[in-house]
Amino acid sequence: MTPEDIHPVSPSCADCPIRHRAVCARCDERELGVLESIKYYRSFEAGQMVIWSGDKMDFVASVVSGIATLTQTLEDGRTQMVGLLLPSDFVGRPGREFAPYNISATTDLMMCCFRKKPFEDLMFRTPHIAQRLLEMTLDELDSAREWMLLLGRKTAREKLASLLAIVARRDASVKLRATRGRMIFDLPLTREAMADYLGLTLETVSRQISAFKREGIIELEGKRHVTVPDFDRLLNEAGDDADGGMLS
Amino acid sequence: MTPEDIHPVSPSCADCPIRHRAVCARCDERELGVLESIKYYRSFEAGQMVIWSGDKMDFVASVVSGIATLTQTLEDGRTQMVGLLLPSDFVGRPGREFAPYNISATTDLMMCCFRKKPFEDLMFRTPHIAQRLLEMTLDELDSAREWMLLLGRKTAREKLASLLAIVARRDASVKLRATRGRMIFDLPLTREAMADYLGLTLETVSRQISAFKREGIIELEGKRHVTVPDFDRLLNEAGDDADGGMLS
DNA sequence: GCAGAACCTTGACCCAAATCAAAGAGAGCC
DNA sequence: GGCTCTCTTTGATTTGGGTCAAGGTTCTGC
Repeated sequence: MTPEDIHPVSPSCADCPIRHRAVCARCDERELGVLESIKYYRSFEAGQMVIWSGDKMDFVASVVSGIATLTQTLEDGRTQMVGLLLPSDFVGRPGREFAPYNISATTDLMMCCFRKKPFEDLMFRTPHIAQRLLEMTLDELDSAREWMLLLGRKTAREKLASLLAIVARRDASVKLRATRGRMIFDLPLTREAMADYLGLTLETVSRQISAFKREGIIELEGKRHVTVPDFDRLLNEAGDDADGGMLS
Repeated sequence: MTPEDIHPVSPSCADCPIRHRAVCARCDERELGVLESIKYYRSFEAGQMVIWSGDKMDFVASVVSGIATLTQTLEDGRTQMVGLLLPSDFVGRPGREFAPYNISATTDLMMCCFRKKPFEDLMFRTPHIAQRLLEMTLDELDSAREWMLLLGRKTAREKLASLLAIVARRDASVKLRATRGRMIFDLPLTREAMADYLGLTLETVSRQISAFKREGIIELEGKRHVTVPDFDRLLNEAGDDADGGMLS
């Protein structure tokens, strides 16, 4: 995935961390100049830690390529994923000095970072950027709360179906989406990472995937390449009424 | 609880929905005047719905007294609480037209509301208000994610201990807090509401409370009045390392 | 092409919490 | 005082998903 795919609207703002046309389009030359001057790239290998919970975090960033996860752990090692960052997602918290969760790369990862202090200064001077950040944070809050419903009340089967639906919606290549409900994509997570996201064990994840395969709800090629022949049927298994957006 | 308890710093700003001294103190006369001109009070009886998920929500508000909850439901009726609003908590989403969850009063409830459109206008013109809103939203996001850890990975016992700890921290009357780890408070929720918050059934909640009582971790007078003789001992049961802030 | 390491699947068994059921405890009301 | 309604407790039973264990698949590096 290239920067153009991520920021389709405004090539002059290809690395703008505020991933939204309304804002990119509204950034003036001076603002873009500031962003340009404070940005730098960092890449990570699969499995590498981007930052530990509690560490000082002096940047905000957009994911350019690869997958990152946010996780929290209990001291005995039980871990719960609390966020999944796909390309074009934003991470970082203006006004916060320390990272509140572990951020790690689950695949090779490229991030476009911006130094936090000057970014905050720009934000504080630039109302539409602050507004956009508020909106993004509200989106994340909605997702987190929808995930609370999943964690607290859904069965293992429903959890799996929900996760597959989210990944499909985010990842399925556009051309294949057109074909009447058929979706093809690669799972970006190991069984263990899925389990940590869903509040299950990896064995249960594996069993549910096998069940979906057995029932023809999904087709698997290798361990990661998934075909969903009928997306509506998958959605039916997810348990929530109607659409239920859930991104990020 | 009086407005003075809620907004201890700035009596002239007693109804400011941005519950933070730094912001109240920074509101100038004109801003306070705007807030004053767009505010109104609404009261609800215990059990009453404040707003249904999906309905148009044309106000933002502070809880003045009583308890409100945010809940989400699956279409078969399983429900999950995703937020608990105690006095001084803020609810509402600048920039969003529709309520994303059910908001209901679990006790008699008084809210101080502000019409949304003029509130947004004020926010867009007033950088420190937008910043404060962003900060509050980030706090809520952190709480939501901490709750995800609870829902996904904690045992029933740990869940109950965590909930008691949160309510104790928020509600325990200040004088009693001084007494070496001893805390006294009233549970603001029915067993069923606790269950919805914790992703459990009400029977399990009841059993865990009985267990804590039997072991002397809490003392109960009636069904709601709780004494925690040793707060650290309760915290030990909650499973999370060290402090783990978790508010609203 | 082989060895080792990750990662994944499947089976057998178990247990924490759900479900089903019944009875107790208050609170409000006549 | 007794009646009803809601909330809560407790017991008996069931079950979904966890745990433990044993192999199976890929992938990587040599």
